[in-house]
Amino acid sequence: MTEPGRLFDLDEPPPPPPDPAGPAVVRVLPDVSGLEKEFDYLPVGGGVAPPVGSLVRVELQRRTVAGWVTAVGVEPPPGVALQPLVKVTSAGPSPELVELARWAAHRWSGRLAPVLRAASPPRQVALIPIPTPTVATGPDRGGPHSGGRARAEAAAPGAGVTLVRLAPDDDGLALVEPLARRGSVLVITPRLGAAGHLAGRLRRLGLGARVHPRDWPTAAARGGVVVGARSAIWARVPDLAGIVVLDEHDESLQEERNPTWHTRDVAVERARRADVPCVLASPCPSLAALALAGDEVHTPSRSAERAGWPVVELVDRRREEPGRSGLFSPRVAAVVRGPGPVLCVLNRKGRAVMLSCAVCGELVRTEDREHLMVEQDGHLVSLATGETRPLVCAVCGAAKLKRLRLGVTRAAEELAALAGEPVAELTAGARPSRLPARVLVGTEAALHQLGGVATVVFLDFDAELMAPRYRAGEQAMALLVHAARLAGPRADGGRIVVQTRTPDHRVLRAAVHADPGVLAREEAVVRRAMGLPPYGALAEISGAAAEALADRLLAAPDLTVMGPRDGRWLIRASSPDRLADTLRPDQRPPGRIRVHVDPPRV
DNA sequence: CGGACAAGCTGA
DNA sequence: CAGCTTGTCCGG
Repeated sequence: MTEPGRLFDLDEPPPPPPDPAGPAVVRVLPDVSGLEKEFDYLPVGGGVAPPVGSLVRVELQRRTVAGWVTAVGVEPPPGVALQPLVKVTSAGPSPELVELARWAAHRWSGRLAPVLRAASPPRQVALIPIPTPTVATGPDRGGPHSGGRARAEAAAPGAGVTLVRLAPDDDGLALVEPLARRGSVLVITPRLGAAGHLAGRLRRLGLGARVHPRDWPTAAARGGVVVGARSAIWARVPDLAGIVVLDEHDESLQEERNPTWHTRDVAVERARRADVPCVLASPCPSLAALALAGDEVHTPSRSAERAGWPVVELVDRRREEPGRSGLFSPRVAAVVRGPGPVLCVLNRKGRAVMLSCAVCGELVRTEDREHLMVEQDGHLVSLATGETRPLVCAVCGAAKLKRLRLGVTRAAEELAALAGEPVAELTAGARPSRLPARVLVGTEAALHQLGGVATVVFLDFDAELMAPRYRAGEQAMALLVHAARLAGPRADGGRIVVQTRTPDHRVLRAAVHADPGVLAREEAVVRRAMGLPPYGALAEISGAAAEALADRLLAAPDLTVMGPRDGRWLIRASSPDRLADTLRPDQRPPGRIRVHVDPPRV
């Protein structure tokens, strides 16, 4: 920045010659929701234009609003009298990040402003000069490398996407070290709490870690290892050397508000543009990551991976004597009386009442065994596929079916009776610092709240496996990974017990063998056959004019239009790019249309 | 988004 | 036809 009134000495470049056309025109995107248009202004006081990405305030219709500089030196439309910027508020995303944000807004068919907001500092930051590539002093690494620990995989990967499967007890720290020696590294974890812990461990390794967004100014000025939750993928750093996304399977890496950008995809694109490596890591790699990595995954040795998992034990509830319908199998009753602490998880996500055969105990499912069926007007019907059949078991032909119903509070009472001791009920939001009892019951949220549990029991895992969402399998696997971390490795007594009527399900086979690859291989076949992500792209459209758009897209040969269901249509395209192009705002029919690309539940 | 302005509706 | 609602357009 050139301070006004400052003298130039001979070593510095001469001041730019006065531009006969006047000062550079600055293009600004106002931070006003519902306004996706950029406007041109003159620099403050006719001086030097602020760099692209800067946060500014401008006058728009006699009001002062915030905005971002999106371009400098543009040709303003003819015949408009330009006003000067009111002021330059703060440094913002770098020019490259503004371009990346533009890409993301298009990819997820949303507005640019919310993405730029994620890429902007939490508070005002003095303007940073754009670093000159060759003279940069390099990132501050916070001291010499401690070097004591010999790690197996110390070599840093080359540019491109590398997918690494880790055992559940591996924190992935070893993936960061080699990249950190080359320059700035972004490390993404699903939750900010985990990011804080990770930053602490990195500091102990002698790597100066910064936490995003708290340390935004230091990271932008000096770089280093920047750790944070999903928005950290927008952290501004000089000299980017690589990106590591830990737990890339985790759903919280996707922004829930529109545009619903996903850290995984943004990371891959950012790394590609910077020509640096992008490492995706997870104990249960997503099919999306697998596709991004060209179907190649680095796995730990079979023995190391197995050792990182707890024992996963299945309790086949079909084998129990007919008529028994309690929540707890004899085996679970024994587990609860055994060594603790024990956490029993009751999944209440799938609200549909499940049916099972009263004779053979089999769950009532569709022909392909992928979806649950419910009773409707004296027939069985699948809400997912519409498939119907009479009220008979597809496995043994028996016509006697029974409802599987779960009492929530009753579970705690029954459990207390079984265990012969008080049982603590965990509700969402409660964050006990110590285990309130040896035996605990809770919903899935309890998994996130606790530590120090040796055994995790899933009382009703079938609701999870059979949930009518195309990613139900991956989500169920993620739940098991979470439980695996809570319970710890088998050598330390970690154990997961799963009550199920579908012990042959690919998710359960994968978990029992501590081999998530089993799930990925089989899931990929199903997903590919259906043209679902990552082998296709999905968007949900709704709103007053959604029908007009759906009708128009019906004619496109390479698109599938499904619905409407509750006033919403699903659009399936061959790729995210193709989808984004068809949903471009300037090609939509007039009227309100809400677009959700990659909707989290379908 | 929020303001400006035009066209449309209502009641006397 | 004043006074109000509703809709559409525009912003540098």
